[in-house]
Amino acid sequence: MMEPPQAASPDQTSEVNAPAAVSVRSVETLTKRQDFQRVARARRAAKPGFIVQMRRRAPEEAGGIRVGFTCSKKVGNAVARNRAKRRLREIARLTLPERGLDGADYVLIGRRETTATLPFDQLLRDFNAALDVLHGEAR
RNA sequence: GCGGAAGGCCGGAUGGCCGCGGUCCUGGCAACGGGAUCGAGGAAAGUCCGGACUCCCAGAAGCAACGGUGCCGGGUAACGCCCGGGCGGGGCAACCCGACGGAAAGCGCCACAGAAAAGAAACCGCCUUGUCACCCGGUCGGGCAACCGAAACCAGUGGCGGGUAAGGGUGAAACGGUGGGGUAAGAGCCCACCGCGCGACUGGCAACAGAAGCGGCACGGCAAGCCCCACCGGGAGCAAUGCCAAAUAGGGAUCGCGCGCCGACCGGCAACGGAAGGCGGGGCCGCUUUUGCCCCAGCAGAUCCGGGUUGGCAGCUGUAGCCAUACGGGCAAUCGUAUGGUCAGAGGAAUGGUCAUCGAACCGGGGUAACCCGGGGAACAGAAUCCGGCUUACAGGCCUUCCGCGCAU
RNA sequence: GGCGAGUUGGCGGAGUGGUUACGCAGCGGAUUGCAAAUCCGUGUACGCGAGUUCGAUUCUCGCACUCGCCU
Repeated sequence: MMEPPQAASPDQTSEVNAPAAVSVRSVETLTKRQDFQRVARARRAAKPGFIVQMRRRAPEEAGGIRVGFTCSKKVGNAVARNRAKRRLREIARLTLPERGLDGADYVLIGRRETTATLPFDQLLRDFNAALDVLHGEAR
C-alpha cells in the first residue's frame, strides 16, 4: 500500500539523475543465498523456457539493476545446467540494460529440457512479455 | 571377398557479428575505456587405490591390535597400476580371461536327502573257515513196504558269533578307475595300464618345468569363515593450512594435581625460616625399552562451552614436471642424453549467443552398382589444490599389425 | 569440492551362508442393533549387475539412488 504513491517520485528523481544512471546502466549479478530467497517470495511469471521473478528493493537499499540465475539439479547434469544458465544470461544481457527497472532484482530459473532447446527468438519474446507482466503489476 | 583378434588416434570444421574469464601493455584526475594474448576432457566423471603438499598426535626401535595386498621377476616417487614370464581355463587360430600363497598348524561349517559328510563307520546286502537248532532231499540205521529213527557226511533253512566293503536309492560332493588273478564272500590282497603322492638329479634369478627311483593310495570341499605365512600401512584433509582486517567478548567449566624426602649453605641466641642441588614421584605415543620434554604450589597452559565473523590475501598452478623431435640401453613396461616449446587458473564459479557455408549417422525416392536427389543435423559429457593409475559412460569414423575360411594366380 | 552412512512389503523396523521376524496400514471373517476396541485368517519385500559357494538378503567387486557432516 505504500508503494504506489511513493513510486512516482523515485522514478522522477532517477530520471533527473538519468545521465549518470544511464551511463552506468550495468547489471550486477546476485550471488548471496539471502538475495535469492527474498526474490523468491516476490512476483513471478512462468514461460515455457524459464521462470522470471522480480522484486523491487526498499528505497534505502542501493540502486541499480541486479539479476541472478539458477538451475537446480532437475534441469539435468552439469552440462545441461551450464548451457541453460548461459542462454538465460544471454537474454538478460540483451534485454535488461534497456528494459530493466532501477532498484529491481530479477531471478531467472531454468527449466528442464526447454531452456536449452527452445529457439532463441522465442526466449527473447517470452522474456519481454514476462517483463511487461511484472512491470505492469509492479506499478 | 566374408568373418574375427590386438594396438593406437580422432570424436564436428571454417568464417562474420555481439559477448564472458585470466594475464600483460596502455589512455584517463576519476568515472570508464583501448589493444594483444591464452582459455575444458578422453574420460575433466565415480572418488576406488597410490603419492605430492599442509596441519595434528613427543622422537626412535620392538611387540600387540586394526586395515590392506597376495604365483614369480622387473618398472616406478608410489600403487591394489603397468610390462615380461609361469601355471590353469576358453578359442580351429590371431588372441583372450583368471582375488592365482597355505586345507598332511589349528578351530569351525558342509542344510535337505542319504547307511554314512570326514578319525571313517557298518544300515541294507553278500559270505559262513565257528557254534547251536531244524531237516520235505541225498546219505546213514531199521523195516517186505507204507514208514520210523538218526545228524557223522553233502546240500539247504534259521539264530548267535564272525568276515567283508564288490553292489545300494541320495546328494554339489561318497574315501582311486578299468581289466585280470584271487577268495567262503570280498578287498591294492596281488598284477598290468591310467591317475595320485613323495622325489635324487637337471634347467631356470625365481614362479615353475622335466625326471631316475620310491610309495600300494595315505591327503573331500570352503580360507571373497576365523586363521597361519610373507610384505605394506600413524590420523585428517586445500571447505587442509597460514596471514591481514573488521566485529563481539575480554567470560564460564574441567583437567594436569601427588600439598614427597634429603639438603651444602645463608639468617637467627634458639624455636625456626630461606635455599642451589640431589634422590624420588607424577604426567606426555595401546604396551615394553630407550631418548627427550613438562610438573611437584604457582601462575601460566590445555581442552570444551559461550560469544563474534561468512570479508580480503596467500596456498594456486612450473616442474617425482608435461609435450614434440632425434639418438642410445632394454623383448617390453620404461630409463638416459640432447634440442625446442610451455599449454585454463575461476572463486556461486569464465568457453556462450546468433547467422552463413560445409557436413557423419539416420530416413525417403531412383539406380545392377559406383552414386544421385530431398529431408536431417552430431555420442558421452564441463576443470575447482595438483599429479600417476583403475573403474564406469560414449553416436560415429580413421590408421597399423595379425588370424581363419572362400575364390583367383 | 572433500568426507561418511544407508537401501528389506504400502509405512516403520529386526535378522541370519540353507523356504525372511514383528508392529501399523489393507482385505476377508467372527463379535455388535451399528461402529470402535478385541479375536481369527490372509496377500505383498531383501536397489541393480557380476563373482566366490552345492547354495547369497547375508561374503567380495562394480553401478545406481537416498541421506548426513565440513567453509
